Formats: sequence, structure tokens, C-alpha cells
Amino acid sequence: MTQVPERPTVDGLEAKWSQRWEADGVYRFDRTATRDQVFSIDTPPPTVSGSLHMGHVFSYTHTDNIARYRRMAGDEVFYPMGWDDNGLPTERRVQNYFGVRCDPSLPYDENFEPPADGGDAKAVDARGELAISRRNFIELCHVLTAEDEHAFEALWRQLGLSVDWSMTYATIDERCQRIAQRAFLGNLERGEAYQIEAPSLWDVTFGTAVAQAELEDRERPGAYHRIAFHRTGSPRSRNGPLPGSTVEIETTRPELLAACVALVAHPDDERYQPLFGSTVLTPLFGVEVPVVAHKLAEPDKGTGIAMICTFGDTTDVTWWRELDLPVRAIVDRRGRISPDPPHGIEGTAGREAYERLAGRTVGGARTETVELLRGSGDLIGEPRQITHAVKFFEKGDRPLEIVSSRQWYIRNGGRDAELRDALIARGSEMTWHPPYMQGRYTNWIEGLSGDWLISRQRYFGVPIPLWYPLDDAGEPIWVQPLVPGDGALPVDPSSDVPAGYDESQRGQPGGFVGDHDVMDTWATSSLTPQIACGWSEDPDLWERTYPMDMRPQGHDIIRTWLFSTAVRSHLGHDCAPWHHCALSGWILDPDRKKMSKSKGNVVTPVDLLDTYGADAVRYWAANGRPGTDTAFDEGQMKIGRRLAIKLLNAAKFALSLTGGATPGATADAGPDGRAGPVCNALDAALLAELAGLVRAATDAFENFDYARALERSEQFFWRFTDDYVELAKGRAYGGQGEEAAADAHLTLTAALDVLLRLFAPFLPFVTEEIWSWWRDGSVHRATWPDAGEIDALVPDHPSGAFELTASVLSEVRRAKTEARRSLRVPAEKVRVGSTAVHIATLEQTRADLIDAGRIESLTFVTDDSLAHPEVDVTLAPDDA
RNA sequence: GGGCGCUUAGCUCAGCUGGCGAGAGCACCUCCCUUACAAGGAGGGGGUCGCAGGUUCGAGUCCUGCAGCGCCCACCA
Repeated sequence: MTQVPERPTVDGLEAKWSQRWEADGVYRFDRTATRDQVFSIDTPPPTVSGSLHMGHVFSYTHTDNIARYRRMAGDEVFYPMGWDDNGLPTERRVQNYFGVRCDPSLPYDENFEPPADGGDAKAVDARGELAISRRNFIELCHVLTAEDEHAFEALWRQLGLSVDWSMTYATIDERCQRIAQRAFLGNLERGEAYQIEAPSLWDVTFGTAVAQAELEDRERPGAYHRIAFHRTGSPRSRNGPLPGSTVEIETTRPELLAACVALVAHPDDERYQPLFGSTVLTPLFGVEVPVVAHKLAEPDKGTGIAMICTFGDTTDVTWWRELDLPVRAIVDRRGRISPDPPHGIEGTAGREAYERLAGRTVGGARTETVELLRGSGDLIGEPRQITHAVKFFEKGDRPLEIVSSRQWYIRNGGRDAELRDALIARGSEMTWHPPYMQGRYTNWIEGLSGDWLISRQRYFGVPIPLWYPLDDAGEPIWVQPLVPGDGALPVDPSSDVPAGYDESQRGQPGGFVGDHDVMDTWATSSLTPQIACGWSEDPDLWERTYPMDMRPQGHDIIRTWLFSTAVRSHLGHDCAPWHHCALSGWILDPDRKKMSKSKGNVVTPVDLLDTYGADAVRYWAANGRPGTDTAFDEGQMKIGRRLAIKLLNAAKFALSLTGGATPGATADAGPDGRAGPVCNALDAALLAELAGLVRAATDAFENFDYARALERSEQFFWRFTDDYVELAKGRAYGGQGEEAAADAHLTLTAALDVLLRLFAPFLPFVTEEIWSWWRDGSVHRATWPDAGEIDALVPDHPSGAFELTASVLSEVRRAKTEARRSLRVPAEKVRVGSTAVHIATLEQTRADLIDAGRIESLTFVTDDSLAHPEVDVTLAPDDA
């Protein structure tokens, strides 16, 4: 009945068991379960164009710990996996790999074959890339990401994630596109999505607008340039401006001088109050601009008066909007100065100055402007070098510009206090792990400065599913978008045709034009609950899984993924998307820096899994507290491996001795005919502690604190092997008779049985292996241990017998070790002094103590004044 | 500048609602092939729990202030 290997090993368990689990459908979701029986997990879809690193292994293991616990605790776990193949990383990768470029204006080519080496020369453009249709491009994406997905899945299986692999999705697949478009059209219909021409943050490298959530600040060198503006009517002197005739401002962006539309100072700033309402002339360009007042102007910054340009930063946009100023834009979408001067630059000198800047990059224009200002004498002193924070697109490498363009937005509370408050309130409907992470969510919402810009001027992604009618002049009528029918989704407006039109009318006056843009990748990612749970496609599944129970994710993407998902659920379903958010920390390298590819400090998971085994790697991960950044530490993996091996050996010992005497807490007796109760004091004490451990581990798991559950179980386990097994060994071998052995057998198997289940969420392979030695079915479908069942085995609740006996044994060992003798050497005399109560207890475990300590003569001396037992040991003479 | 987190042995960290004679693992040192395990086992040294006050019979644990580190947000004149 039991099949315990001679030399158990942890090697090879991953391949063996992941195969079996798949074959037996151990993790298959039972979709007949009702909502209250289901625990649904909104798994983060990893970006497949990269590679998985230890950070992924870390956080996905945490989720799996929880998933496995919930499954054993009786929940039907809904645990799908997605792949994020949407967005810029994949676009770039497909582009480089195949030497192609997406051009949405091209028609789909059914017979298209990816070029082997950059493609056929005639179709290749100036950049050496072959232009293909969006649909062809997306197909190539699937070709490329399919390989990644297989590699990722293989890694996850090797790691032992208990995902239901029959439920996967890819964020660019047809179903996800359909759901993303349908959700967008829902937002549009309810008035939550809108289009507007407005200044927005623009990445000149990627040529697209970006959202507030995708920004990051980077410290860059810059310089303050002090520039003189001339008050109108003030005469200019050959020797320089007359006192009081100029106004000096400081700027880090002198190249925007031509875009200046006003100067601004704080309304209470006495220095500039006389100037409010007057006008000044911009140097070089001679444009007359007003001096205005606004409370955002800071008197102690620079000279206290600033130039407002369209647009140098987001404050400029605020001033421009609130003060109703004109637009004088000079930076184009490529980040260059526009060829033609903006209105207002009328004079010859001004036009000549502008000529010198036109077509240059922002940086080039800056140098040139400074030269011009030097020449005109309007640069006061030399530029002062500083370091300041500049806004970047998080994936970009050039500073963002602000460009006015027509974009689609989804309301997210950035411009609407009521919605903002409602979204903040949604945060309180979720339980945050750890709790303080909610602060980041609230904090982010409170700091929003505008709605969510979702359109991107890119080619690859989910298209915005709209067309626009063209008027007789061929101009789009933006306010009357043509909406596809639901049955047509997903659509690609660049190749599909709106109802009532035919392809020949594309771009023709009176015809139509497709929206060229795609949606931000977060616009799809924000719908992972809808995608995973089958919203609008599988109402039955939806009913059983949504709102979801748990969203695991990194704390760095609270402002993007977490928040945008909350927005979509709030708008679309009037609820929070999940009941629990579990935020995981980062993996830090030994220098306490976040590990990342660019820093070159990434260790590949496969190597580590091969070296230490999945259970060991998982052990390391599970030691990371929820939400806490954790150092990458191979040492922990060694310990994890040791733990797994120890489990194998302890199990081998227990089972080979007991034959698997299963302690039926209830009626069914074990093979040797007994089912408790356990009378031996040592055994009973151990089991009582085990019951306490089960309670602690269960509590910890209920609070999503897998790390604590592991720590407690591990601590108990080592005491079990080091002390209990050593003490009970002789008795278990039969040294004190059959009756006494039976209790030990029961206790050993009961403890093993419970410990295996406690460790199963962490060490799924080794626990399954051991389980299979004497049990049917998977340990991962076994019931989570119940403290009450263990209590039932020990009617007399003993106290402290285990700990007390172990401490005496420890003293005996110490004496032997300190005498530099083997532990096998007999202790001729051991005298234990302790309180009457302790001695009464020790009397009950006396025989075990004598066995384990090889004690020849054991005497107890009562001394109630002792807080801790005193142990005197006399060893047998050393023959050597 | 606003908010949050962290600061306990050389290193990585536990210490949850105050009782700890301050813990674990790693590293270090010593000893032991003991029939589950030498890819083991048994032991040992090592900390005024960031600093300063306060509450309390009692504070690593609660309160206040300070310092250092880190993160999020704001900061482009």
C-alpha cells in the first residue's frame, strides 16, 4: 500500500507532476460552481515580448500560494492566465524581427508571407522596412508571440502555477479586441468617452499622445536664461534698456520665446502689480503680449514673473485655458520648430529670427535662440546651469512636448469631483493587502489633472472602432462618428467599411474616413476582469466569477492598471472589480536596486529552477512578505531545497515505520486498527501544538499572509523532526512495546498528513510526491487541515510536555557536544532539577527521554524555586 | 513641498492586539558518519531592537519629535 522509494529525490518532480496534473485536470475550473463557491483571480497578463524574470516568479508564486490555499479550503478557484501582447513592446519587436512596418492605410493581404530577410526590395520604404496592413501586422504579432507564450507557459508549469491552462487569452486576440471595442462603445454611448481637440502630452519619438499615468520625471541638466522683455512705449537706448523699461524673466526653455503669449506674475506680487494690464514686446520677435496675474505664479521662483508659452509645460496649459490666451504653437509633432512662424510675428526682424529656428529640433533651436539673444543684448548675464525634473513618457527617451491635437478621452474623475469621489469610494470596497497601499490609489486619484487620454497615434493595437463622415469639402465631421454594429466587432476602420458606405467612398467628399488611432494598451488591460470572466460573451461564466475575488499585481502599477480597471468596472458595471487587491513588492538585487534588464542584473528563472528545483524557488518567493520589496537571495533557495529534501526523508521515515497508519479523527480506524485518542503525553502535546499551528496558518492565509503561514509551518516542522522524531523514534521502533508504538505511529502519520497539506501551497511538487506514496488523489485537492479534527485525537489537552522534554534533551545534547563527544555516547547519569509540575510532566515522557538521550540513569529532583529546569549530565568515560 | 513605508545580530529578515530570560536562517567557530536525512546532524559566539522624550507595574511592540534610507505624488518660469 505504501510505496516509499529507497532514496527519495526532489529532482524530476516538476516534469512528472505537472504532466500528471494536466492529465488529471487537477486545476480545471468547475464551471458548475456558483458565485459564492468560486474564488476568482484576475491574473496579471505578463508582457510576452519581454522575458520572464525573477520578479515575475516572485509575485506569481504569491498568487499561486493563495490560489492553492483557497482550493484546499474548499473554494472552486477560477485562475486563468493571459498574455499581454498588445502595445509598444510587441510592436517594436515585430518591426525589428520581420523588418516590417504597420501602415493602416494599406489593405489586408491574405496571401502575405513574412519576409525572410527584410522583404522584397520594391515594397521596402526608406527606413528599410516593408509596409504592411494592420491586420497583417497583427497576424505577425501572433506568429512571434506564440513562441513566447509557449515558453512562458512552460516556465509557469515548471514553477507549478495551478492555473487552468484551458483558459488563456491574449490581449491582442480577436476576442479581447472585440471586448475592448465593445467596452469603448459602451463608454461612448453613456457619454463617458469623448473626443476633443486640446493640448496634450506628446512623445516626439513615438509620435503619439500619452496619458498622465504613463509619465515619469527624470532629472536632467538645464539652465536658467534671464531674458529681458521690453515694455511697450519704452525707448531703447544704445547703451541698453533704460531702468524700468524692461521686465526680466527666467526660463529654461528660451527656444519657446516665439511661442510666448503672455507674462504672468502672482496677483499679490507688489513688484509686478504696476505691470498688470500693460503689454510688453517679446525680444527677437517683437510680439506684443499682455502681462497678466494668476495665483499659480510663484513669486520666489526665478524673477517672480514668467513667460507663458503654448506650450512649455502643463502649467502653461492651465494658464492658457484659465486666462483665455491665444495659441501660438511652434513645436510640431516631430519635436521640431514649425516651418512657418505663428501669427503675431509680423516684423521683418522677427521673421528673420524665426527663419533661423524653423525646422530645427528643440535643442538646436535653444542654442540658436541663445545666440540671437546674445546678439540683441536681451540675454542678461550667462545661463545658469541647473538640474531639474523633466517629464518623459515612461518608455520614451526624449522629453515630452505639449502639442494640441484631437484625442479620445474616457472620464476618470480628473475633471469631475463627483466621479473622483465615487472612484475613491470604490477603493474602500476592496480589501487591500497590505492595507496602506490604498493610500497610493486614493493619492493618485486626488492628483489627477485631466481625464484618461486613450487614443494613441500608433498602428498596432486595438483600433478605435469608429469612422467619420466626410462633408462635401472632404472634411471629417468629428461630432457624428459612425459606429459599427455589435455583430461586426472587432472592426478595423482602416480596412472595414461602415454600414451604408462602400470602400470606394473612403476618403472621398461625402464619403467617410476611418479613425486612424488605436487605443492605449491600458484601455484593453483595464478590462482583464471582463475578458477573463466572459463579459458580454459568456453570461453564465460572468455570473459565476464577477466581480472577481482577487487582483494580484505590482504596487508600481496602481496608478495605471489597478486604477484604470476600477474606472472601467465603475463605469460599466457600477461596482468594484474585485474584493481583494494583493500588491506584491519588487525583487531587489543585493545593491537594493530594483532588478531590471537595463541594469543587467537579471538572473534567468529557468536556470534557478533547474539548479534548485521549483519548490526551492517558490520557497524563496513565499518568504517575501506581501507588498514588501525583497532581496534576491539564492541562499533562500538552498534552504528551500533543503526543506523539500527534509520533508522527503521525514516522510520516508514516518511511512516506512508506520505503514501510513492514518489517524481517522472520526470513525475510520487506521490499518493497525486504532484511531486514537492519543494517550501518550509527548504525542498529545505535539498534536495539540499542531492544532495551534493549523489555526495560525489558516488565519494567516485568510489574511492573504502566505509568508506567515509558511514561516509558522516551517518552524513547527523543524521542531518536529529535530526534537519530536528524535524523542519518539525509539518508541516508534517498538522499544517500549506495541501499545506505546501505536501512539507514536498515529502521531507521526497525523503530523505528516497535516504538515504535507500545510506545505502544499508552497511546495506543490514534493508534497504531491509524498502524498502519492500512501494516499489517493492529489494533495492539492485534499481538504485543508482542520484544527478541530486534531483536537479530537487528543481529548486531554496536555500542556508543554513536548517543549519541556525537548529542552531537557537539548541540554543532554549540549553536554555531549561540549565534551566533544558523539551524541551516541551514553549519559551515565542525568539529574534534572525542576518544579514539581514540570517533573510530573517529565515522568510521563521519561522513557522517550532516556531513549533519545541514551541515558543510563535519570533522576528528577524537585525544586520549586527554579524557573527553568536544571540539567546535570555525567557522560560515560571516554575510552579514546 | 505633500503622503506612505522602512530602520531589530556581519547579511536577509520574523517578532501580529505591549510581558522577551530579544528570535530565525545565512555567514562564522566547534563537535559528530547517530540504522529518515553528510546536498546531513548537534551545539557555540555575536544585538544598549536608528536617536531623544512620553504613557505604563512593564515598550522592540503604543504616543510625540528628530535623523537616515526607500517609494508614490507635486515641482520644468
